[in-house]
Amino acid sequence: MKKLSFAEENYLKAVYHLSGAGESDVSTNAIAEEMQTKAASVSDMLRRLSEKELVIYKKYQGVKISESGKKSALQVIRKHRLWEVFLVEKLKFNWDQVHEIAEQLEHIKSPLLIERLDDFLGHPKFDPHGDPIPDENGEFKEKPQIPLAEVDLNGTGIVVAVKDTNPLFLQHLDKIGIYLGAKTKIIDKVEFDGSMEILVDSKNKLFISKEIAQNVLVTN
Amino acid sequence: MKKLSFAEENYLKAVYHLSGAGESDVSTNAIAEEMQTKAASVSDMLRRLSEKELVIYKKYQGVKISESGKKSALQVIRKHRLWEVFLVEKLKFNWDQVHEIAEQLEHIKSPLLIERLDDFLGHPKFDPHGDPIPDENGEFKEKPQIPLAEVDLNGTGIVVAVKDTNPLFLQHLDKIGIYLGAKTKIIDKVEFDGSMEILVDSKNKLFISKEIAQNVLVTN
DNA sequence: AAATAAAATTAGATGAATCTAAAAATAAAA
DNA sequence: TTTTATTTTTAGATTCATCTAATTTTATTT
Ligand SMILES: [Mn+2]
Ligand SMILES: [Mn+2]
Ligand SMILES: [Mn+2]
Ligand SMILES: [Mn+2]
Repeated sequence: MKKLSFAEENYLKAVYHLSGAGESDVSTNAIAEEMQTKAASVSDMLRRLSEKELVIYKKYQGVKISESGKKSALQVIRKHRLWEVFLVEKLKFNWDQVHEIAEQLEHIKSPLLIERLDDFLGHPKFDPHGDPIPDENGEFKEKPQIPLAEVDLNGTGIVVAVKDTNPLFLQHLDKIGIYLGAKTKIIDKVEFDGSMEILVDSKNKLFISKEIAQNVLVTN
Repeated sequence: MKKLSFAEENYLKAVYHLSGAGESDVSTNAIAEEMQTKAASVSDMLRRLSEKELVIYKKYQGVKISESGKKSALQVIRKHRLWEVFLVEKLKFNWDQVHEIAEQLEHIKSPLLIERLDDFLGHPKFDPHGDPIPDENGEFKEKPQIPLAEVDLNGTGIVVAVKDTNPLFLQHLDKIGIYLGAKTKIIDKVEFDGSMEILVDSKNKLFISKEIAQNVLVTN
């Protein structure tokens, strides 16, 4: 595992995420979109990552992450999520404030640091957004989770994660009282626009839009 | 205060340190030595820093840090030292292990992060090596400190800082039992080679070399 | 299947930050 | 005060990461 630049780490993370944990192929444009950059820059970086065998790349055919690329990506993701836990649990940040800072902290190179940080935090298994934290070997267990939007009428669930980490979305959840661990019950579904009415913690009745319902993930 | 690159921040810190808190002029070679780089690279960077008015630079005449440069340098130093405290106090690192990691962490850009970190640590005034931590405005108080080498025979002092942060030096101090806060008394001085015999905490007798005596700082 | 649209790559530039080698300025020695 | 040595700067390359514009490949429509 050679030492990668910030840019290389960011690209690997993007490829990993867009491919759904490294399964499917990813398009150049999708990466450009995700990374707020231009397709030409992506092509160039993919060529370089390919030379280092961090991705499997055939021109015009999309890209897949390689085994060693996946390993690197997962370590960066591990660091990102551990730092997010630190920021929320120890420094009292709100969950909508931590992503940007973790984007910087995830590139700090020190295996010992991350080991100690993990100890200090008590080996958390999930980050403040409900995303699983890979261990030193890149392994992790996903909680079974489905979007509220797909829960049946009268079905219940506990909020375990959010799909989007956009600060505005997270702030909105705060405002209406949805948080990780909240108990939900679907009390009405509107076919027409995908919105629904839910009961949170058996006491707060809420109307939520389709967008919200698709981005809040629950488990039974 | 514009956002600076890692390299720019590192150069500013070097100029600040080498000039003794921004007083005297600094030579190109001194900077190159300190930063493990070539004089040509330094000249080039000084030109760029000068254009941004972070340093006052006249070709062939050495360089001084400007007021705005000093402000930036002190913020980086503040971050460096706060992170060092975090690593030692919270993550249980030894004082010889933290400098390298802090060299990376000091470049994380988030005023809120550093404010929260400072709160979390209880607003420490000194880092694990006894160096003062500047506040948000770049202000700090230095403890009066003199090298053990300059203490008179039979004189006493409390160890308040170390001049060098080389891991080997710090590990050696650990090994012989010198630490911040240790009470020292000079019980013999050898004119010939500058070495001395000291009594630590009224119970451990130690012989220390001139090099050690010059790099351990005490206060009365 | 040919024409058109979309996606991806290449060509060529640019800005940091670095380097080596050569030239210029300053300092030290004879 | 010349000469020599040292220090510093410039000139010219290189690597990384990015961009715009042009070209090529692949996909979609007539
Ligand atoms: Mn995040
Ligand atoms: Mn997260
Ligand atoms: Mn340090
Ligand atoms: Mn320190």
